[in-house]
Amino acid sequence: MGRPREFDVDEALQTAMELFWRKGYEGTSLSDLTEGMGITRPSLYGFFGNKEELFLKALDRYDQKQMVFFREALEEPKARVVAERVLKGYADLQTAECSPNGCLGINGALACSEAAAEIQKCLIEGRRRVEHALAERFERANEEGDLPIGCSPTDLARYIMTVTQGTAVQAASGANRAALYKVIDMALQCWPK
Amino acid sequence: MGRPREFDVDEALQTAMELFWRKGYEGTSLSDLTEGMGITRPSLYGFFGNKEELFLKALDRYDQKQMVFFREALEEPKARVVAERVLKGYADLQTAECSPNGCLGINGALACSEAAAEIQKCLIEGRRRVEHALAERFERANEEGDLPIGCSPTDLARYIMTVTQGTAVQAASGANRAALYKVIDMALQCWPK
DNA sequence: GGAATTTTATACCGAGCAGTATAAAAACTT
DNA sequence: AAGTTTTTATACTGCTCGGTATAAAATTCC
Repeated sequence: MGRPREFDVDEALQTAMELFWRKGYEGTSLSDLTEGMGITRPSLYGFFGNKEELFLKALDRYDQKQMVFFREALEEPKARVVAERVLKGYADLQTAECSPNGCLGINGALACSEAAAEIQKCLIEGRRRVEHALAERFERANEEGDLPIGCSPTDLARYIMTVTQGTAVQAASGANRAALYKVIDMALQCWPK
Repeated sequence: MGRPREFDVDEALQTAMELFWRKGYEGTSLSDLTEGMGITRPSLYGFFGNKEELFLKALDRYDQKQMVFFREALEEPKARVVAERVLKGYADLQTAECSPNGCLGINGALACSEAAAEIQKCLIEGRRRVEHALAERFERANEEGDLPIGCSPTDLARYIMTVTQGTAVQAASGANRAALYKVIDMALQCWPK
């Protein structure tokens, strides 16, 4: 009962996610959000808490909707294919035409004021978690004899993540997908086929 | 003549640079700046123009003082050593204990509001210039037969820059120098010694 | 058709933002 | 010592920030 909602919560959250993705947490104002989402300020606070909670919800959506490729990549039987699919999946995400350039997890808050320190911490933790998941996958590969000899799984995971974070900066600077693919091909050359 | 200045311009600019480096352009307020620099608001405007001009002056200082390693690296006779010195020089810069983590050229404004669009553009242009300089160095190397066969100088330059930008994100997230060095060693494995 | 409930719309809050006007303080010039 | 010049200090501007109080609008229940 009560007055029916005049907007789609999922759609509004999608818009919020895209705004934060493009302008970062601090670069996106409440006016940007309410205007973009097509809702009023009290509605935003009623449904999403406050700006910080809205960002975390947007980040959660990003993880669930945009990071599917990552979880799929981890299931590849060969570690090299895992690495390639992770790198190319990130590059696709960072250069998709229908969404902002780069990564929300980096664009969101790389350097910021003290006011956004908590958000910054969450994003750093998120990147750490992804790197850890990749490292664990490479641990398994190592036990399976699926890694080049003398190759540390954790170092390899950090290397792969570093390259994706590099392509995120490149994408945020306007690099296109083809350029990133060339980078990825070079990055994978160290890995004997 | 006139009342003598009570602060050192160079020192104040250094502080401003470090603040922008740590908190980004938009994350650094004028109050942060005046407090950190130890000068009043009118002095800041009198000597440095406005916030935007101050940032550009800080960026210029960064280029002149912190990027020396890059210009020196370009003068190495062997391209592989150029690449290694560029990568390690950036890693050193990004993890120096006496200065903020990461790169001013990335932390400054990766994603931001429209108000900082001009600064963002300058930083993107700055990164493009660095990449171009490296590409030109590799062009020369290519003519000298100093590159692996079938290796595009521009692609190689983009690859190196992508890795340094990745380490910049890693450093901003708290990664230490040793970890970045391992990444760099892996990144250079694609390059036959 | 009220009454209760939920979501709107409008207007507002204090605080902090970048930037500035005004004048006092401290030097040099003559 | 008086006038000139430069740099300070204080206080202020208009504006935007994130967040909220209040009440009108639109539905369902009884």
